[in-house]
Amino acid sequence: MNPAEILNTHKLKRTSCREGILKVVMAAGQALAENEIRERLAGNYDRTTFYRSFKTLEMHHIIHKIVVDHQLVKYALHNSITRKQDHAHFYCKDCDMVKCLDDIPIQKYQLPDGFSDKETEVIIKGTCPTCKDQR
Amino acid sequence: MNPAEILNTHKLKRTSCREGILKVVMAAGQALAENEIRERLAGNYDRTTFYRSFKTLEMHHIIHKIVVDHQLVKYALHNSITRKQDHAHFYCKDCDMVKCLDDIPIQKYQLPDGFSDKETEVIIKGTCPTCKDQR
DNA sequence: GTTCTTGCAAAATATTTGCAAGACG
DNA sequence: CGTCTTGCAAATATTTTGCAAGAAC
Repeated sequence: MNPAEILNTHKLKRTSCREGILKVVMAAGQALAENEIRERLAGNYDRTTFYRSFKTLEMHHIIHKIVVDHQLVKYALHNSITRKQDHAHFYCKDCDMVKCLDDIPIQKYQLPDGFSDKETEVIIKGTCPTCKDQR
Repeated sequence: MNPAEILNTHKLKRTSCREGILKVVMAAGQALAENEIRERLAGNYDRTTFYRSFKTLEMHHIIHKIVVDHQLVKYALHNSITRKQDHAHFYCKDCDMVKCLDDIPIQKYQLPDGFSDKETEVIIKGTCPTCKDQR
């Protein structure tokens, strides 16, 4: 599915900003922050527009938000698009890269009585291969 | 160990702000945000001072920072103080409560070649018993 | 007394909101 | 053409920094 098809499927208007975000996110081999997406995009969109687009795409489960820290939020394609299972994320402390570990499924945690769960976020923090080699 | 002893052990000065933060965090049955800690503290400290204290306590592995979302960061005692294992955290979407699930250990994830891990954060999002009952 | 910590003012950052103009279907 | 989206300006909120005064040891 390409960006346009995805938007159509979800009955969202095909705007160049949304298509651009999806194209960039799909091409990247990693999760991207708002500024990283903006840099890679030809069009010069307002940040407000980006944030609203992210919210819309997130609500429709097209992209997924990964919160690493207060000032480090990244976005990647949602499982419903990649057709992968729920997975863990890797965060490199050296280069701030965030990557979906598509092949690492998340264990089903057994909650205490009374708690009901919806989603589980797993972020493994460490050093990525690229940064490790540079030591 | 009480707050004063903890600070002494780490060769940190015993200031009333640090002791106060530790007392509040130790008494709470859940993780607390900066504003929640400030509300529960008698002394009227500057927010700057709080943030600097958090950073210091975190660097010394006395407290642990749990980032739920861009504008929702909470703090709880670190494992080195509670003497518990690494554990998952629960976040209630209804009341914004964050709780350490001390008895739920974190699975050891097998990373792809080249990745080295240091810490793993697990946040399970759902509804807590209290909020569930109120439906 | 030296060093580390605090408070105040001000800045940096990310994100959100209101509203009129503009684009999509 | 009606509805949803964008851009601009301005507001929120959290967190950070510089620096002089104050507290800890």
